[in-house]
Amino acid sequence: MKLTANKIAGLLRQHGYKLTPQRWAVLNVISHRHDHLTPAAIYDRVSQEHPGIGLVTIYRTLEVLAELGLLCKVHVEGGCRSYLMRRPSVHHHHLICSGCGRVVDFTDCALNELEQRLSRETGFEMKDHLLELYGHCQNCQKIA
Amino acid sequence: MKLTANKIAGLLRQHGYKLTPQRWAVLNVISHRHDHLTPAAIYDRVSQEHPGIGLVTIYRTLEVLAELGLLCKVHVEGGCRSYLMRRPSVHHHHLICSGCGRVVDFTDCALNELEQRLSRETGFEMKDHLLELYGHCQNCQKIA
DNA sequence: AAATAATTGAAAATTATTTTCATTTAGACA
DNA sequence: TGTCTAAATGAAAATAATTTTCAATTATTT
Repeated sequence: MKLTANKIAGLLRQHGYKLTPQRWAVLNVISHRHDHLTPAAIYDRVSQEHPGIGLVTIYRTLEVLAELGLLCKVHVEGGCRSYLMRRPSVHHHHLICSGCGRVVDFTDCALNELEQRLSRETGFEMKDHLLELYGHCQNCQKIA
Repeated sequence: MKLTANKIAGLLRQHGYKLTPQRWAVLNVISHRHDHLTPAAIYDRVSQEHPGIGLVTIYRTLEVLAELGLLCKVHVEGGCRSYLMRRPSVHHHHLICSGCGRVVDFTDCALNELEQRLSRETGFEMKDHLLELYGHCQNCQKIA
């Protein structure tokens, strides 16, 4: 189920995007991690392999990859922008370690029933939801 | 259960804060609304009653009021900062109309079971969660 | 009424992100 | 393979949101 390099390449081309070394470098950094990263953090890491890349390019690349559904955004307290490779292709949510940023995906959010009840009670037509769980992973429990 | 002016005044003083006209003006705007407002929106409204107030003061007041637990933050897409008078004193969440910003509070988030299961499966120690539901209120359904 | 610590507003500073624009380049095609 | 063109890049400037600094003001305590 994992996205191969070829599939990503094809997906970009299908949408009229080019496959640049800079985009590969960004994908390369993000896809090997299980934690969420801000644009600035991605920039730092990509710069090591690809010095001279501009932070603007990171922003633009993240926008494109998110548009293609390859990335997930994570909210977390404070700043709102942090990204992560999208792993499940279906609707899912994130369990996030507040210590190290590691993210575990889960797919059953158990909100249907709640949404139906609230819809009945309030007359709202439900559209979407934002759900993130926070905790400490086993490793960070030891440290703390 | 509603917070009276006196209670708010006492709460501020207990924490060494002063009761200024500017703070009253901000509270006055927020407490009469059922939708969430950004600092800039609050500034606009407060300015009408209290011209000459600085946007900085809005930011500082919101920080103080949030620290005292009188306000809730709402996340919503895009910008991360939007505030709302805190109504239930207990743990609760928000159902938000994407049309008009109206917010309905609900207290049973039904996540305990999910959290327990994920904790068992992943070894994470659960700490907190972020949950917001989005939809359209009855009024906004008519309009759209 | 005086003393004092907190608060205010203006302006400057910071941070995050976006826009502009001239230059370069990936991919299509001759 | 070389040429062409639209897309992408990077530098710099622009924008937006928020925070800091600081001198002047004011709410509360005494």
